Amino acid sequence: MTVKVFVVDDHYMVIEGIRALLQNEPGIEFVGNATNGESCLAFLQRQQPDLILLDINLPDKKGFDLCKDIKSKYPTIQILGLSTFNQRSYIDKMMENGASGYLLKNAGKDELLKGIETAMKHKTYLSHEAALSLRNEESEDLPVLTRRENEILEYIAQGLTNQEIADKLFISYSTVDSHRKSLLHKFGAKNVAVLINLASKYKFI
Amino acid sequence: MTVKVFVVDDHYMVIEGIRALLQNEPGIEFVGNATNGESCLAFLQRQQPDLILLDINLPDKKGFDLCKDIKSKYPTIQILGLSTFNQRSYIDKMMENGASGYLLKNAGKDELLKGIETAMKHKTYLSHEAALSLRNEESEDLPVLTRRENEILEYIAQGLTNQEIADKLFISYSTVDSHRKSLLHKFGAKNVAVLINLASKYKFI
DNA sequence: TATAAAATCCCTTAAAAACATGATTTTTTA
DNA sequence: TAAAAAATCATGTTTTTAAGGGATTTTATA
Repeated sequence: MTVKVFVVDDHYMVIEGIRALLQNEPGIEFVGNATNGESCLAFLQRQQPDLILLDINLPDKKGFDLCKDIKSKYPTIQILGLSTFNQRSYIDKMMENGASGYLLKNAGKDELLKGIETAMKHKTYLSHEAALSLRNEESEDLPVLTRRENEILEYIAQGLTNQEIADKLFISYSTVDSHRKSLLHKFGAKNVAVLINLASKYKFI
Repeated sequence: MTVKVFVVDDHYMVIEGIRALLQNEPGIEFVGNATNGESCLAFLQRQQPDLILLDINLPDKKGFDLCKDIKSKYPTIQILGLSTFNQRSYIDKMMENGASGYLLKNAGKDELLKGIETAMKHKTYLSHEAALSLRNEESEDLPVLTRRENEILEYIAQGLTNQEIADKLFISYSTVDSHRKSLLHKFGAKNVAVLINLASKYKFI
């Protein structure tokens, strides 16, 4: 049986790269590609592939959300996340939203084929480096944020003050301040500038 | 005469994409690739291509700096910047450091060939979207920072206070504060959180 | 060489963040 | 169901930022 593969990525060169890598592979058929979420969903209405390679950074929609959408409408389609970042929070989010695994764009042909094969067996596949980053020191000492911390981090990045956040969430100033403190502490940041810099760098926001 | 093309990019899929696009193109030979600055320079010691497609985000070195290095050692090699961001400051930096142009990774075969052709004629080539972004409203209203503002923005992102920056630059607190104010104003940011968020998003830092 | 732009400096006030230190209540999970 | 983790709240102090309103000196550049 031939595995029908569809690619969603806004970079034409990456699409071409994957197409080239999958060309002449027995058992795999490249059935098409999309460069944004909208055209991806439009394609799926007409035709369903077996597996989608889905970039996380799409122009019109976050890859995470698209992943969720696809999985809810077409639960049998396997999805492999695709991105340049081997960031724990990225990998986690992708898996939470129903992906079967995660490939980095610097993955080679072997990994790509292995990933497709593994996903089609309904097992989880992670890129070598992505898998490493889950055990890696550098990633390991990246903070793990709670639901509330993530929420408040987002508001801080938007420029809201503690009081404004407190009003918005119907909690006291003190509580927001506590969360802010723990954010600074978890990131090892001495002030909000460093906090936002790191959070942005590591794609928390 | 055949144009020898070398690709430097840390994403294997992009390299494969370019290789696939250039395959069977008369007059163009894909002579190799590197995934980091070091191996790129090592390659150049043995062999010089006519043109290098150079990614801006490299693991060991900033693409900008590598561009400068290559140009100073091998002035006859043409360089085309390669990145996913069509950000004015990126394009500017690349050109300042001696690049002949700039290609986005969502460029198609036509643009790629056009870019190579144009660069080999010692003319400037910009990706369609990159060229647009130089005239685009969205990019146009992105701030243009002065030397000092850039410098101080960097220190703010590192977490230094006005006083610490003042000490470091041997200027007064007031001066730093003025620059900080103009940064906030130029970015339309109400506080440093928004400032750093935007600056990071648009690759100023 | 005018003119504009950039960099420099100063003062004041109010708001917000950062730091310290502690505690209670909910929720999760082993 | 205990223990751990998360979320909640409080009080007080010090430091830093933000906003407002100037002004002078360098440095580019038309």
